[in-house]
Amino acid sequence: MARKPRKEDVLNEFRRSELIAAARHVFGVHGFENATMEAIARQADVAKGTVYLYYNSKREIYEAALRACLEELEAVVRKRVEAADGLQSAIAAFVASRVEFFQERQDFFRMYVDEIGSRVRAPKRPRRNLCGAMIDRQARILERLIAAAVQRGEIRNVDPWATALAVFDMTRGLVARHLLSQERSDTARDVAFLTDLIWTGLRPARRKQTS
Amino acid sequence: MARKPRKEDVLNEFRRSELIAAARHVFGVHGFENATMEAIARQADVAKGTVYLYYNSKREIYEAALRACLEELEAVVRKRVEAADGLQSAIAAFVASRVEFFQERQDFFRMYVDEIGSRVRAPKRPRRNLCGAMIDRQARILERLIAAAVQRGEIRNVDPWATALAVFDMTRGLVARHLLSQERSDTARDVAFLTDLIWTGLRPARRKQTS
Amino acid sequence: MARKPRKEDVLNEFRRSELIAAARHVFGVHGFENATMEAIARQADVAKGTVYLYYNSKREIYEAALRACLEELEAVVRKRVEAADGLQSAIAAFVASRVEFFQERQDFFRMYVDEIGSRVRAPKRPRRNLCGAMIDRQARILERLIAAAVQRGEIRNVDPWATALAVFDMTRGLVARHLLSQERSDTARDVAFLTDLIWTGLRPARRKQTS
Amino acid sequence: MARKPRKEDVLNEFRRSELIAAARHVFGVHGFENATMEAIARQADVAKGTVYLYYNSKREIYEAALRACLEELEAVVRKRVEAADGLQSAIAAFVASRVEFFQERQDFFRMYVDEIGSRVRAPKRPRRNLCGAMIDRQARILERLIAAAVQRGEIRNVDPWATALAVFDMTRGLVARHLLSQERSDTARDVAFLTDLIWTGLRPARRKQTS
DNA sequence: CATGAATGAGTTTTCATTCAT
DNA sequence: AATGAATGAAAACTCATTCAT
Repeated sequence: MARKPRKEDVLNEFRRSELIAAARHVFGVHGFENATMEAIARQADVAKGTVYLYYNSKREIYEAALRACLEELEAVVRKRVEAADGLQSAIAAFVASRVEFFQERQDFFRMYVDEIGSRVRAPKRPRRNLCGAMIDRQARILERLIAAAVQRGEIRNVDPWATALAVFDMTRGLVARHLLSQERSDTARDVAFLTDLIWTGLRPARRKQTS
Repeated sequence: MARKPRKEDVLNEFRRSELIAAARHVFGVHGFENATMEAIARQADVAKGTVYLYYNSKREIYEAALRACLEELEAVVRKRVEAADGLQSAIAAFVASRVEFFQERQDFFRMYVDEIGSRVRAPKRPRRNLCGAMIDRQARILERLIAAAVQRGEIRNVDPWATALAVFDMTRGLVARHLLSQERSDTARDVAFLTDLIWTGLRPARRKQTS
Repeated sequence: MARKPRKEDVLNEFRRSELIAAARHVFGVHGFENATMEAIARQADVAKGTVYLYYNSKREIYEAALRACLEELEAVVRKRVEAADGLQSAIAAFVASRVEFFQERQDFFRMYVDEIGSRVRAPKRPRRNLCGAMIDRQARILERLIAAAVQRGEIRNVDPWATALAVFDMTRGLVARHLLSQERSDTARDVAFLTDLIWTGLRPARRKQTS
Repeated sequence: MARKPRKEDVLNEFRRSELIAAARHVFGVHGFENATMEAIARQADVAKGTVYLYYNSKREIYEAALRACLEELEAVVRKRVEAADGLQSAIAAFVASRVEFFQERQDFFRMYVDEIGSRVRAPKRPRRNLCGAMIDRQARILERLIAAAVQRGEIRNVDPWATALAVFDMTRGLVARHLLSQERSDTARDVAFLTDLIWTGLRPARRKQTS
C-alpha cells in the first residue's frame, strides 16, 4: 500500500498535471505535428528541458495528455449514464454528457478527433492500442445499456454494439459541428433531436400492439 | 467549344492525375504533415522538382488530390441516390455508395478524415472553405431527400439538415471501422443495419394503428 | 574577308542581340544570382532551351551582355572625348557622356556596378579578366588625355593614372546617385560641378601670380 | 543603469560577435547570395541551427554584420577627423582612416561594396534604409567640415554635399583598387595624392591674379 | 532537479542545365 | 533549330532531443 505520499511525489504529480494541461492546450490548438515542445514548455512556464524530465518524448506527453482526458471523460459519462433511468434517458445522458464535456474542453476534443483520424491513417501502429482501447471502452458503456434494454424487451432486438457505435458517431459529429459554428447553437435542442431519432429507431416493433 | 485537345494537354492531364494518385496515397498513409514531397515524387516515379511543375506547393497538391476525389465521390453518390426509389432505398443508396467508394479508395478516406479533423482543429483557416463547401454539399444531397420525404408525408416531421448530418456521421464512422478492422466484415449487413435504424427512426408516427 | 554573310548568320546575330538585350534587362533588375534563365528566355520571347543554343551557361550570357554594353559605352565615350577641345572640355565630355549613357541604360549600370562589386569580392577569379580589362581601358582614355595635358603644360604635373581613376570613381558615384534618387536631379549642374572641381584641382600651379 | 551584466549575457554577446565575425568573412568572400548559413556556421565553429538562435534569418545576420562594422568605421573616422586641424588635414584624415580601416577588414569592405551595389540594383527595398542612413551619415561628417570651411572662407564656395560625395567616391575607389592589386601599393602616396587633388580643387579662387 | 544553449537530421522549394521530340 | 518537360543538387530554416552547468 502506498502510504504517506512523500512531498516529492506530490510535487512531481503537480508538475505532471501542469504539463498535461499545457500539452492539451498546445496540441489542441496546433495538432500533434505542428505543436512544439517549446510551446508546451512555455505554456507550462518551465524550460524546454524540464518537460523531458517528466516525459520521454513528444509522443509520450501527447499520449499522457490524451489519456488523462479520456479517463475524465469516461468517468463523467459513466456517472451520468448510471444516474439515468431507462434507456431513453441513458442515451440522452450519454450524448449530453459528452457534448458538455467536450464543450468545456475544446482543446481536448481537437486532440481526440486528431487521434481518431490518425488511427484511421495508420491502423497498425502499436502505440495506438492503449488509446484505442480507452475509446472503445466508452462505446462499451452504451453497448451494455442497449444490450440490457434488448434483454428486458424495452427496445427491439438490435445489435447492441453496432447501435452503440452509431450513437457514438453521431455524438462526435454533433460536437464537431458545435465547435465549428461560432454561433453558440442550441445544444439542448440538438441533443434532444439525436436522442429522439435514436429512441424512435429503437422502439419495439409495432406488432399487434393492441392485441 | 474546346476542340482538339492537343497532345501536350493530354500528357499534361495524364501527369497531373498520376501525381494526384501518388499524392492521395502518400497523404493517405502519412497525413499532411508527415507526407514528404520526396515520397510523392517517388511514388509517382518522377523527380522531386517535377511535382512543382504541376503544383506550386505541398498544400496545393494536397488540396487538388482532396478535391478530385471529393468530386468523384459526390458524382457517384448522387447517381446512386437518384436511381433510388423512395427515401428508405435512397438512404440505403447513400450509405452503401459511400461505404463502397471509400472501401475502394482507402487512401482517400484517410485524407478525408484528416481534413475533417483539421477543420475542427483550425476552423478559421480560409483555405478550408472550398473543401468544406464540397463536404457540405454531400450532406445537402441527403437533406433535400429528407425534406421532400417530410413534405409528402413519407416520414415524420424531422429537421432535414440535422437528420442528414446524423446519417452522414454514422456513415463515416462505419467506413472508419471497416478500414480499421482488417477482417473484411460484412458490409452489406452493416449498411442494412444503419439504414434500418434510421428508417425506423423516421417512420411516420403511428396513428390510430388499430383502426 | 568575310564576304556575303549568309542568311543564317544574320538570323543568328539577330537572336544573339535579342538575347543580350533580354539578359541585360533581367540581370539589371535582379542581379546575377537572382536572375533566372527562365526570365531571360521569357523576356526574349523564346523557350528556355533556346538560350542554351546561343550561350553555354548563365555566366556566359551574363558576360556577353556586359561586354556588349561595355563596348558601346567605350565607343560613345571615346567619340565624345575626341571631339573635345582641351582637357577641361574633354573631362566634361567624359563625365557627361558616361552619365548620359548610363541614364539611358539603367539596367546596364546595375550590371556594371555589380560586376565591379564582385571583382572586389573575388579578385582572382579568372573570368573577370576580360571585363576587367575593358573597364580599365575606359580609364585609359582619360589617362592618355591627362598625360598629354601634363606634357604640354596645360595642367600641373599629376599622376595621370591616379587622376584618371579619381575622375572615374567620382563619375560612377554620380551616376549611382542619379539612379537612386527618384527625383530627376539636375544632371548638367552635377556634371559641371565635377568638371570644375577636377579642373580646379589640376590647373597649373600659380606661378608668379603677382607678376 | 544596467549594472552587473550576468554571465549569460556576456556569453551571449561573445557568441554574437563570433557569429558576426564569421558572417563578415563568409559574406565578404561570397557575397550575400552565394554565402550559405552552413558556411557561416562552420566558420564560427557551431552547428547550423545555432546561428538561428542568435539571428532569425540570413538577412538578419547579414545586416547585423554590416551594421556592426559601419558603426566601428564611423567612430574611427569621426575620431580621426576631429583630431585634424584645418580642412586639408581633415580630408587627409578622412581618406586615410577609411583606407586603413578597410585595409584591416577587407571582408567588411567587400560587404560594403556589395551593399552599395545592391542599393543601386533595388533602390526601393525598404530594408536598405537603415544601412543607407548609416552610409549617408559618414558622408555627412565630411559635408559639415566642408560647409564650415566655406563659411570661414578657408575654401572657395562649393556645394558641400556634392563635394563630400566626390571625396567619398574617390576614397572608395582607392580602397577597392588597393584590395584588388595584390602588390601592397603605397597607401600613403595615394592618400596624399587624393588629398592634394581635392585640396587644390577647393582652394580659394586666386584673387587679384592679374595685379 | 531545472535550465536552455547546442545540435543536426529532415523538409520544402528553386533553378541551371539537359535532352527527347 | 527550337522547345519545354524533367532532373536533382543545393540552400534556408525548424525543432525534437541532449547535456553541461
